[in-house]
Amino acid sequence: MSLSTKYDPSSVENKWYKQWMDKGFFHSEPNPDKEPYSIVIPPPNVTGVLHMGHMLNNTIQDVLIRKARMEGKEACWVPGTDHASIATEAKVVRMLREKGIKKSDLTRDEFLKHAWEWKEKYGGIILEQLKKLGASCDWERTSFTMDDHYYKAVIRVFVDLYNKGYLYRGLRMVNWDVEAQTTVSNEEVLYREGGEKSKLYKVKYQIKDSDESVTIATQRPETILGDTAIAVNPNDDRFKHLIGKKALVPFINREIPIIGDEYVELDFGTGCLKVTPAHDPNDYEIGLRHNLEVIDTINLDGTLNEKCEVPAYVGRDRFEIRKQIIKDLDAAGILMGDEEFVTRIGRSERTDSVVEPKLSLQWFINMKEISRKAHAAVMEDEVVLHPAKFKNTYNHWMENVKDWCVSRQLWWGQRIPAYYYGDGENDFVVAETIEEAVTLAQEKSGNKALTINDLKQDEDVLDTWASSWLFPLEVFKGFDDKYFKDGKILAGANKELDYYYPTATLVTAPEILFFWVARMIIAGYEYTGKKPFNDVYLTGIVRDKQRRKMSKSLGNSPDPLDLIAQYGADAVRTGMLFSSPAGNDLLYDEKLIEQGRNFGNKIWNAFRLVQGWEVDNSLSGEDNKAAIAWFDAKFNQTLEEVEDHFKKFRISDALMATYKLIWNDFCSWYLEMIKPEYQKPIDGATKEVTISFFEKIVRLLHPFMPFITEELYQELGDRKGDDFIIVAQWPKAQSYSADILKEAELAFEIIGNVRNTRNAKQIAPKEALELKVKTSNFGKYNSFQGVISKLSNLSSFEATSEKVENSSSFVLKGDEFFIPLAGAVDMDLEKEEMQKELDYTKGFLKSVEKKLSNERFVQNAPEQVVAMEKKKMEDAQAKIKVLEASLASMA
RNA sequence: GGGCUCUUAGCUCAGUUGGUUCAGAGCACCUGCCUUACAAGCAGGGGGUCAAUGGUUCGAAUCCAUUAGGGCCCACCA
Repeated sequence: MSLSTKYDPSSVENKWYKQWMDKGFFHSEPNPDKEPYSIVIPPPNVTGVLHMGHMLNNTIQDVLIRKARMEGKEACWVPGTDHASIATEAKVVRMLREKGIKKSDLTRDEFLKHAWEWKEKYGGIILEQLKKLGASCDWERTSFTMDDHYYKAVIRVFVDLYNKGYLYRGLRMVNWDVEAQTTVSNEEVLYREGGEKSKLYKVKYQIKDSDESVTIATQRPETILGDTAIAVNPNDDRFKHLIGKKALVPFINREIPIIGDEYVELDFGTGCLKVTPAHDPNDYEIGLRHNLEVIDTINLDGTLNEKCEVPAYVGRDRFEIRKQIIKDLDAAGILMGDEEFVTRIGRSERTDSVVEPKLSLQWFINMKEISRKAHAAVMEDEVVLHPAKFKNTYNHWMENVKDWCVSRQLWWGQRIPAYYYGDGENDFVVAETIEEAVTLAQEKSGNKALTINDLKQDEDVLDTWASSWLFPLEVFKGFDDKYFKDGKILAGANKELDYYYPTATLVTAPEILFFWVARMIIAGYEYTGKKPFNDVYLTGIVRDKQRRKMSKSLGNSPDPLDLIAQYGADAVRTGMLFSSPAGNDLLYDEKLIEQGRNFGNKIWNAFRLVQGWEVDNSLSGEDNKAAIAWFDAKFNQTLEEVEDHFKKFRISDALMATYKLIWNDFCSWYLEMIKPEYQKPIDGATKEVTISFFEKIVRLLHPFMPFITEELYQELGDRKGDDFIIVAQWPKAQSYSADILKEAELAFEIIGNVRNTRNAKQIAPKEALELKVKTSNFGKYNSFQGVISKLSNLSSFEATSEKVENSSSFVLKGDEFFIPLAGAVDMDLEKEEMQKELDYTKGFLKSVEKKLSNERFVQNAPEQVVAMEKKKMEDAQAKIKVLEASLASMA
């Protein structure tokens, strides 16, 4: 058969993926005879689509899981999706709006119906896309963070944490997204790069019963009507006499105290700060310290309410009022000017609207105590972060861990299982079901007549991370009734969890180290006493060549599926991995994908060569012994390197080592060594061993390029039953001869020198050359003599006792080589080059001698190092001798 | 502002406890080749004061200090 010179992935990839699925190779069950190796996927947003970050992340996971599978481990990669409450809800709201439906017109149940429909329609598209990449997930285990069992687990944990005292309801300053009508976590608040232009307005406040006034500076004059104090620094000589007096709020003349607080900086603004505890986190803190009144003048939709006491302002948006109040202050003669300044303004990640600091009752998890073990686990390398530099970051975060606000004013998500039976601050109970809640409420209130109808469930849902932090536990149904008791998951009860947990490696982005990774570790220890994974591999961010983050809005992100269609999944996978050391950003360049494609093509053509060879069993194959012995050693040496790279999670390096083994060593050297002349046959033994080498290298490559390697594996042998590369055995490292590698190195150097001479003298490759060597031991070239002759196209390679006239020469390891040249040799040029080398070697010798004559070096340096220096000296001396003799004879 | 971290070839990066293999790899670049596996290729080649300065040492890309310039995390100024 004749095969195309170009490898065509499109016809191959779907075929093998389907067969792997049909054969059930991705599926895993606990198997006590095998060592488990499990990975849980960082669940992507259920309605998301694949982007370049996913490609990198999932390629790495697939590489790890495929290698483990080949190593005979029970490999289990659990896929899943995250309900991603705020992101998904935002999408659903947008979709409804486009249909002309407002969320506010819907009931909670109606909205959720739309949301579930949306999820059914678009959910899991991303998982289908991962299949194109070749991801060998156990699809039968696909989990969704709002599956029934998962939902229950999240609720169960909420109740459990409440009962353990880790969970509390508290008044806190939260970030309020006026448009989405929800709180957003600090992490979801973004600040524009370089800040935003704003104005600082100076406003005069009258001091009560006095002619004096103070001028404050504010960028939010619309909050003036919520002021409950003026603060000055107690050390500020300008103002400290005012402390204890009262000031009057402009327009409404409400009396507010003047207080002293170190928070106020002497040299910013006017040195006087208006304090509005309801609308600024710092002011709130000051308010707590000084027992200030809290006057909340802004509604949830961003309009002012009647508490501002100015009827004309009520019901109008805060930004509109800002403009209005500036005019009014100016008109009243108390606007003392303004100045431009650049400040950071928090904006909601989802809606880009300016976030409003707002006091509100929220649910919090007290993190200090519960996170203690998780903190220690990473510090003591119980859980190992790769690269290790993230340990510091982790430590810093854990030392300053803040309580976690877990409530969100959304509908899409697990609804908080708190039930209110009255208006009092403590008139609520927390329970997994409303029936239990009734019982609890009857007890707590002492009112036995309470029924379900008297209970009102909390309207809020839980933060997405409050469900995904249970992922490694709940994908194995850890919180099921059967296994969960007294706030712990029982050991020895859940076969799956006992087998697969702790999982092996987590592969994720550093940006969610705290949101997700740290919290999974916390939950792991809290509920099983064990870590959720042994290693955490943190990938970089995929950026474009200008180092810009890839994003939809910039339009600099290619569609991964287009790339796969164009280049094949294998090419995209290797392209992503060529340049992505752990923790370093990946600068995406389509050239890298091309390099991956070219690599596939290279292997494909190597296969075309080998499969085309006719066998002639009358041939001895004796000439190929050296080549075979050498490649065998080279393979084992490289395998050792690759294993070491994997152990250190240097995936790029593991790929590069494999790449070089295949391209340089196998194709450029080995195949060229054994390749018969055109249309000539090869001996059976050589072909057989070559095919076995080929099999070994495709096995080594399989985790990186699963499709082409399966195709070649199938072509290379007569495969029956379940004989697929995906479950073939990973090559085992064997001992190898370092000597033969050294011998080959020398042979390669000789070949390189001959080829170099050829290039320099413009001698065609077809033209055979003679090579003579002046040596005391020609025997050392014996084993590679044939290889040297073949690869440098020599008509003869033999020893000589004399210097050869009319030749080009070079010196290696004290032996002088001559290539007699037919035409006139430019002796001056030859001499010049030789002189150059002589001068260099003399300089080198001098530095080595200097080192060796330094007594302190000889005394202090390890013996080994000194011996090496001596050897260097001897080699250089020998070389100089040869060169000098040669030059002398030329003169 | 606090903490962490980085700066090595044109680009992206290796370089473990200072000493064989220390100045490397891939890509890019230059030269010559359509040589019947592969031009998505073959053969060869050039290229770096290891950010700067000072120190420790027999010896520094590697350890220390200072400086300059990046990056990340945290906290943030009304």
